[in-house]
Amino acid sequence: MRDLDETDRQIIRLLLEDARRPYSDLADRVGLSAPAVSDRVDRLREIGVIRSFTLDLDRSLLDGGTPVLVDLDVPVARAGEMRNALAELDRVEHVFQTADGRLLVRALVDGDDVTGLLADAIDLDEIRRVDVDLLVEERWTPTIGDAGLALTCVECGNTVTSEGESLLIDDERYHFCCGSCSSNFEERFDRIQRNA
Amino acid sequence: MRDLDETDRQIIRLLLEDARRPYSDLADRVGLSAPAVSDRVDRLREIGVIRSFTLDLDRSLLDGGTPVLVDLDVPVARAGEMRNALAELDRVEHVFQTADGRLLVRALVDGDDVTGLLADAIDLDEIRRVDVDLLVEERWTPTIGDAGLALTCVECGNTVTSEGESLLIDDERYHFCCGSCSSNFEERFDRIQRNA
DNA sequence: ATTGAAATCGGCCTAGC
DNA sequence: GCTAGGCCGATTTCAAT
Repeated sequence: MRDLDETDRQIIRLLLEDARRPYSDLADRVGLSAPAVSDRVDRLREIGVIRSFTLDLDRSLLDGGTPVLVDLDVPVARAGEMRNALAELDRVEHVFQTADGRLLVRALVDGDDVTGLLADAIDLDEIRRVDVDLLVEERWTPTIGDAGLALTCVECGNTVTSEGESLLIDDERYHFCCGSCSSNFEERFDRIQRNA
Repeated sequence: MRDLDETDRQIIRLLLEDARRPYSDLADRVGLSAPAVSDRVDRLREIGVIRSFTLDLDRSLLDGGTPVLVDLDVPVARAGEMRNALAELDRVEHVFQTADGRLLVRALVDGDDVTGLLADAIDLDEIRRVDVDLLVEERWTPTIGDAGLALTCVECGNTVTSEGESLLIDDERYHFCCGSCSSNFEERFDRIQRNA
């Protein structure tokens, strides 16, 4: 697996500005042909750097509820699962999970019923602390700087280098440092799935 | 200015899922022609509900620094200005500002030099409290539910209804409840600009 | 209906074994 | 010298306006 080069980063920067930009336009700007750009974009999606093409909406113009920031302390061991459950809620737009079991949730609430919102996704008994703040403004300014790829082998934990590969299983992508890690993981996965 | 109808919301939902979806595909799904969809998307951009087409990136695959969440208490009166200054920084992706003068900043830092990062944008003496947490995961799941437009006339503060209009001045869009508010604002703006 | 963009395919070039 | 990967150009099909 190749690392990101400056052309990949340029393509990402241009698409962050306008994700509908034609490939031919990208091609002119980065000095490649349109099919070459298309190949690179496909690859960026394959490895998962580009999760999706989407919209930046101005939520201050929409009347869907009161925007709040909910700050939760939860058990560290349960934080990942709770983060996912919260992210699934329609009224939750962002969830940030910190290393020490804090979840920051950007959500829309009706009236002031934050508890009702949270109860739809998680068990309130597991929450150690809740703070709710009214949001008055939010800014989003995505950049990528000069970042390269930083993948960790899900089988052995090593850093994934140019020899690495990746697998797509059930809509989740898994990265491996080598073919043997990849096949070990796949075998184990198949075994577990047969037993289930 | 017309409010959002269910077709607008459907178009937005589909574009949130995949902003590169062809208009003809959208057209099939919402039961309109492609040009009609194109007109609606233009309108949604005009009024500012769609700020831009962009990418959802998986930052956990990129190595541009350590992702942290910085939690600041600042003087309420200075919060807006400080929020903007922080958002300008290359390494800052999100800034959330709460009603009580708290700023939550998602940033990338080198090593652990958070202070250095903040000092580039704001005066550290104005900060009343700083907490820094390591981020381990973040989810972005934009939705719009069944929201309509919620615009406030910048001239008189009334709610903008179907009679409203809007102006684009210096890349900023201003909404008005009626033609007279719009022209009052424009005249005042011109006067101020001539004097400057 | 015209103009323009996306996808596809065969072939070329280069790097690495 | 052979293979694999990346890119190009032409073509055809489909989309934007």
